[in-house]
Amino acid sequence: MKVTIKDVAKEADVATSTVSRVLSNNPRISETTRKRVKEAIDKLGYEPNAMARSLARQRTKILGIVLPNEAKDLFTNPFFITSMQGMSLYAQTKGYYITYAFSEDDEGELNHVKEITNNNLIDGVILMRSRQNDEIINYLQDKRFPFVVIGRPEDTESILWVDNDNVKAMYDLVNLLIENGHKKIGFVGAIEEWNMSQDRLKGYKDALIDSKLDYHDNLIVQQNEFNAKNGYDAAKKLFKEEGLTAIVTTDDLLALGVQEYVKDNNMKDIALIGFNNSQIAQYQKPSISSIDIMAGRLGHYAAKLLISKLEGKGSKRKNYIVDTKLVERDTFIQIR
Amino acid sequence: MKVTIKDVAKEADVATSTVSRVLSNNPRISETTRKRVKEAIDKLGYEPNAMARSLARQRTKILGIVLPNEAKDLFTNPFFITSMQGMSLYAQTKGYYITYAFSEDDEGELNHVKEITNNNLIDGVILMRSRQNDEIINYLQDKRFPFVVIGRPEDTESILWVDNDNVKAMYDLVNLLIENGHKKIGFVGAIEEWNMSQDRLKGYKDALIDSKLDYHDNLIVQQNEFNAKNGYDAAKKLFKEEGLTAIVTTDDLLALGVQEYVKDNNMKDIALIGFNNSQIAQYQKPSISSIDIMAGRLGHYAAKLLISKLEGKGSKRKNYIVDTKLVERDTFIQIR
DNA sequence: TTGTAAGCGTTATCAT
DNA sequence: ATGATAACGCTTACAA
Repeated sequence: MKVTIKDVAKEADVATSTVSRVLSNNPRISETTRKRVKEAIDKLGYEPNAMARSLARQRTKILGIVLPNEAKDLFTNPFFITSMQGMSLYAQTKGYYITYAFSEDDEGELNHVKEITNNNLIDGVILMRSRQNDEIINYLQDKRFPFVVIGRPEDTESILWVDNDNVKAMYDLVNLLIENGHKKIGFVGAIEEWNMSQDRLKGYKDALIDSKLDYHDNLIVQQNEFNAKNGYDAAKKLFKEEGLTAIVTTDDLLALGVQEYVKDNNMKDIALIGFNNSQIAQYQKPSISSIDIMAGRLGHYAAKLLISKLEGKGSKRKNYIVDTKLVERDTFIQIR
Repeated sequence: MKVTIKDVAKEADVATSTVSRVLSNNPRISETTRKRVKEAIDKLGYEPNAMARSLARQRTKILGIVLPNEAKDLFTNPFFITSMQGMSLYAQTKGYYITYAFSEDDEGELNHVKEITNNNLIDGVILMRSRQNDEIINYLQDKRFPFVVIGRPEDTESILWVDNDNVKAMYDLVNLLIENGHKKIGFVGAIEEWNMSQDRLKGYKDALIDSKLDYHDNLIVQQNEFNAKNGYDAAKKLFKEEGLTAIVTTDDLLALGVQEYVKDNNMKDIALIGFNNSQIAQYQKPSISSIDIMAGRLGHYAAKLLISKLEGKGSKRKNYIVDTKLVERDTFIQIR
């Protein structure tokens, strides 16, 4: 049979409440009994029952993460598993567990969230996506259930979130290219409606303007999806522009397509930078430079934000901005 | 305040035990009261408290999965997240939740397993790896704690496991190449000690022998790690052999390296097949054919096996073999 | 068929 | 500083 707090109490010849107190480091306990109890615990190999504890405390120390069901790249984009690791590592330091669940569709997803938030299984949820007018966000807000979202939500005030500074990421990148001698830089993005897309375009634009370089529509192509073909087609359009020496993209797949076009047309000295630092970029020849969005840190801070709220202590911080990192590879070309 | 079973009982004017019975579909309950209780449940929006239920039942319906901490390719190999999805989808159909945790090192990993198996948080564990003389496996066996492993363990008798038939996967592949006209086929593997490596080599060998084709050491290169450079070096050795028209590898990264060599030397009509169906293989030019190990199904059956054991019903099945699938791409060349 | 009440293993309140 | 004991919200004998 499992050893319970009663067994420990008996062994140490104290009441269960006393054992519970040493377990929670209650200060009002004498050194002698504390020691005696600890010995009993060690001797019996006692481990508190998580369920009983949760029931009594009315908190489970379990976080629920909901993975987006619609993400086509769930399996190929290391973002998800990497940020899951970031969450896990942080959560462990605070004694939290994490459950995850995939859903078949939006409805299943919402139902799952309803379930775990109503059956007291979890203390808070981590959303790995934010979209416009998100049903789940609305639901959680109505219910006043603690949650955090990775990605900037519409309502940035009352919600906990973590995200990259996409404006800055692209601004810095384009500036760096300019410093390296590039004067005409193309931009390839996809799905204009997304916050992320708009921010990255803004960063690009701001950098050009601040350097008093040409900024006009012929330098920009927006596609409807992140894939290689769209990258290829975009490159075809962009290179009609005379003197283009660099192209920035908002995803490695787009960059991949651009590279194919560059190769097909035997172009030289074209700088090319992708986003997300995926394995495909790394293993191309030449290898494609990319912006790492630091998924692990995003996960880390998401967990941190949520747990801080749950424990109701410390700063009332509502969000974290995680810095991106340029990974320079073969396609980071200096012109001069 | 949360609505509890008592509220429902009061609303339906019955005892809590009655509510509990309709919840668990106990047959000894009249249709009329069942209906009344269900109405009360709907009206109040009642959802049973998972913790209280677990405590009473002494089972949590939570599975714990332990990710290998040493896997370098954890983030780039879609295997992990894909099989996690397979588990999740199956587990949900049976009303189970899944927790996961990453560890910093072996010690942290073992400690985590000890923790969750001792604090009654989970009913069973899923191991995403098996290695020789595995501490965690030993621990779980000693403790008689239910678990399943993905990958064939040393002791295949007393342990639940799921795996591919690696002998068959490679045997079928090599046979197919032979049918397509290849007579001299090279093999590139890594980490010979692994069961997987040995099985795939055996499949290769058997196929050659069964077709009465040449099988000798010059056709085989074993490396110490799965990476592109090792693939490249292996190809350099293999192509000293006259008339080689195909190379099979045990990983896409090895295949990638082989392809680089093939390109560097302007070779034509070389069939090349990788393993794991990763994104890098798909996005090469030419795209590399690969064996998909069907990670989702591995996860699915792992969860199924474990849950069957936990519910103590149905077949006493101890393992599942999951079929692999060849994904033909550009590098699947027919000679005649 | 339904109700009563004793657990399940903790924590927390109230005494002492 | 420590001990009794009542929650926490459910399940499950045992009664009726």
